[in-house]
Amino acid sequence: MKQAPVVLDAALLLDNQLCFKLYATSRAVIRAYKPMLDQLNLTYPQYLVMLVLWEWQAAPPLQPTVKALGERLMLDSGTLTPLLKRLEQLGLLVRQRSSEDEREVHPLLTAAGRGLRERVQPLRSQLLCEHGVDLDGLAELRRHVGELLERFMALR
Amino acid sequence: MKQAPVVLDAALLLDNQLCFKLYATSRAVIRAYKPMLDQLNLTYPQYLVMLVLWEWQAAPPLQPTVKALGERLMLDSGTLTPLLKRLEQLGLLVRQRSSEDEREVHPLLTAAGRGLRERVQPLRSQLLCEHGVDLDGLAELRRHVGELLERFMALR
DNA sequence: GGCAATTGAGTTGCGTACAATTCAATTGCT
DNA sequence: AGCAATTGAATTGTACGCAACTCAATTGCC
Repeated sequence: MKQAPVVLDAALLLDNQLCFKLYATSRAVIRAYKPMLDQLNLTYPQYLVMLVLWEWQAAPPLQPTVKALGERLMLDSGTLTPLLKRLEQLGLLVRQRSSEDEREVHPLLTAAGRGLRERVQPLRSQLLCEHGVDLDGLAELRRHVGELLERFMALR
Repeated sequence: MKQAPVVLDAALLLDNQLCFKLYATSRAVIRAYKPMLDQLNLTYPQYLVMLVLWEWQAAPPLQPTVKALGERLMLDSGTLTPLLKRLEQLGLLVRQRSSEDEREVHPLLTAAGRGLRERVQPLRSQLLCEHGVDLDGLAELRRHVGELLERFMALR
């Protein structure tokens, strides 16, 4: 019995899918961070949360709410609430209800949480170095990907 | 009591992290696919698996093993085994043990699995159109991201 | 003030990702 | 042939993502 010929449509080849390359690259980069993050005892999304909280220190008076954090990282409370609880377990922050609006929760860095920042910079430099990352190329690519992000950010 | 000034290190600003932009963009693009995938009743990783299986039809004689699928998508059996079981539940494929090597499992497309392919193309065109995607820009960006992927693919 | 609508976290449930482990089938080596 | 090492799936456990829902606090509007 003869098989009907299969017509391959180039548009559906995996290697032609930007979406797959993005997805695979994102996971590959997260994998690259793993050795560093293991030393900090953080997962990748936890690391991103810490980056935002460290950044917010420079913008007093108050630390962000869970909502603000979610907008920055494009994550919702379903992801952030348990994640923040884990960071609290680790002693890096406390989750404090706002007294002005009892609905809001502010993750506040502890001394340990602030202190962790010092350990990141050298580990990050080492990581970039190990992968032979060219800083200019990095910036350019970041711009390219950033443009793509803009286009799709309207969703949600 | 005076706060110690917080020195902000540009290298650690979230917006300067390529890793975050990749991660956020990847999720944003997957979100963009959601309306289309809902119509097909597939999740995004399931869709990628189907793309690979459709592609493999043109390369007889045999469908890939779980391992080959995993190499193509950079996913392991811990992810693929349950995912393939779900696709089997949906009637899109059957998981067949190889008779030559009893350790191997070949996901084989059913008629329904092969048939689904016809419905994808128009939905995909519509998706690209709705987002005003420029095909040339798409190809260029795919190349950029592809290069980054190459660099990190060595891991694992 | 009273009350409906909205908002911010939290919870539940499902489907990934991925490390680590298990186990049977196969290979390699002698 | 005999057996140790390897391999391919499957399983287990943890932590996301995200949709859908709940619930209490707040806002808006009359």
